[in-house]
Amino acid sequence: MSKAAALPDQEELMPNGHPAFRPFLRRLLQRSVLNEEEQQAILSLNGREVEIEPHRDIVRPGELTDFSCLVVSGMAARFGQLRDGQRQITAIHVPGDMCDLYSLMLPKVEWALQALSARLTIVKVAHRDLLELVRTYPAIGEAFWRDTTADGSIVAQWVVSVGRRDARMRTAHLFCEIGVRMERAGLGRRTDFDLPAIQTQLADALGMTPVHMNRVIRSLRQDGLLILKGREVQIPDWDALAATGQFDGGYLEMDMAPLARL
Amino acid sequence: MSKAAALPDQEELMPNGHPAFRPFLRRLLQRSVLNEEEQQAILSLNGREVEIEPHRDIVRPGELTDFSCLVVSGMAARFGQLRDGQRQITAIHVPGDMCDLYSLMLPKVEWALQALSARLTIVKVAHRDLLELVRTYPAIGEAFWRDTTADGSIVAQWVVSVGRRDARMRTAHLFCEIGVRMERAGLGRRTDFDLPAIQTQLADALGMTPVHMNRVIRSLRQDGLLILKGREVQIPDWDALAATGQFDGGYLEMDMAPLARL
DNA sequence: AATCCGAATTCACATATGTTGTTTGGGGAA
DNA sequence: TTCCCCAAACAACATATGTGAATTCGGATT
Repeated sequence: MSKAAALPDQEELMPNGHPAFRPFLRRLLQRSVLNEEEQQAILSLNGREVEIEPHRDIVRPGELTDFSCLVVSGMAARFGQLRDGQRQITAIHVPGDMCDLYSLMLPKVEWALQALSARLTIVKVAHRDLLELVRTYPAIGEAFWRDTTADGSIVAQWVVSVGRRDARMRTAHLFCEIGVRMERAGLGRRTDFDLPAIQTQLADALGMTPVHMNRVIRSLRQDGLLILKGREVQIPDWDALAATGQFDGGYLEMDMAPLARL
Repeated sequence: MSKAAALPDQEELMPNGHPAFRPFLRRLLQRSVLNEEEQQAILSLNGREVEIEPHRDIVRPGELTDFSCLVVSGMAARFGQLRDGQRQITAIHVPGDMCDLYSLMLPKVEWALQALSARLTIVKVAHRDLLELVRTYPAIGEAFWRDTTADGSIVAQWVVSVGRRDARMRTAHLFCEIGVRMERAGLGRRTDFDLPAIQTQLADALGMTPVHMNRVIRSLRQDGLLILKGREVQIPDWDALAATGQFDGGYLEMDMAPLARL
């Protein structure tokens, strides 16, 4: 299935698979069991590496997509939009995430996908290749399915946040979530990581106005719960922040242990 | 794979599959292509029919489940809860929905599932049977995956609603969503259906207080956008309600057409 | 018919968050 | 360096929604 030989009009093709699939595999293995052959099959996947400019849609709602996006560096966000232009981010993707993996099953995409950070590099992976992979190795199919399900779990948690937590709690919760996800992705510690997003974007994620976002962040900072230097986030007292956010990472840490019996 | 013969200690087992799987199959076929054999395999599934009392958890967060639930009649809701008892419903399931299908991939469940209506009957289907089905017929696996993905799309839409729509718009949007889903499930017209939920529960779904829910419903009613008699919902002017809710059913109507090429 | 009980309705008031606009700050470009 | 621009910080005011009651309604039960 791997398009091993270099194809004419696709630069960036690596003969032995694009290296960005290594963190992706790492992520899959946190939740699923894959044998050597299956792992190799994933590592030999390929795709077109693309640099995305800020505010440029990677996919636009209503389109029919034929690829998914593996985040290499930077962050991407999925969001919905009202007619008056208000945005609501429904998912944030960190490096190693295959965003839009769900589009493999529903190629008619309903959500825009954009760069969250100033600089974002992704690898576009053809649905054709992914489907072939899934159909050749059913275990990979289940791993993918499990992964999209875990993403769904995060979204459900966002509904709870936006619906029932006040702004302060919501904010604390988001920082905790991203911290844990960054740590699990091997991109820093949960108490110390980079978050390439401006306050307006955080506000879009949390369903509030930029002004209020600023108020809340300032207040968290004054209470010593958060330290922000540029894009660097530091959490001096994890437990305290987790408490203010009523954060319970259970929904993020679903590991493969309980799945062994399958 | 079908446990065709009656097993000793399981009442309610139907020799040719439980009839409740017919609407479930109908639903799957709206989005996926399944051949005769695969359809038959689903129809010959079995499970334990159970009557759920109101306010009794079907599954509790933190548990390890070994079954999914097919809604036969009534409605079920998934929700998260804060420490102070505040609830946020993240999904509403109508008859024909296999709720908790996602637990097939993530059996460590993070969300409570309860009856929304006073009377709820479900069929508990063993994960063992579902997994066997999925592994025997990969197309069924993809259909299931696609279905959980579509559910995820609904949840994402809820994030947008709760995050960026005001109470009135949110409410209009929810009534439209449920209308379309009921219609697609063959349970009435989108402008005329039964909604067995009290205002407090709707408030839990929309992230507001029961008092405010009541205000909004009253206002929609006064504007002639909504008629409620007991549990019966009537929408006299669909377009007007859809306009107030900025409702676009695209995310619900994902049909199999674009999937033919797969 | 009388009773009852949960749900719906309504009111008065409190407050979190939105809105509008100005000011400050810091990093990149010339 | 100086300028420029976007983001952050801050303030004053507006309003949607929350809070905590009391009252009415309607369907079940007796």
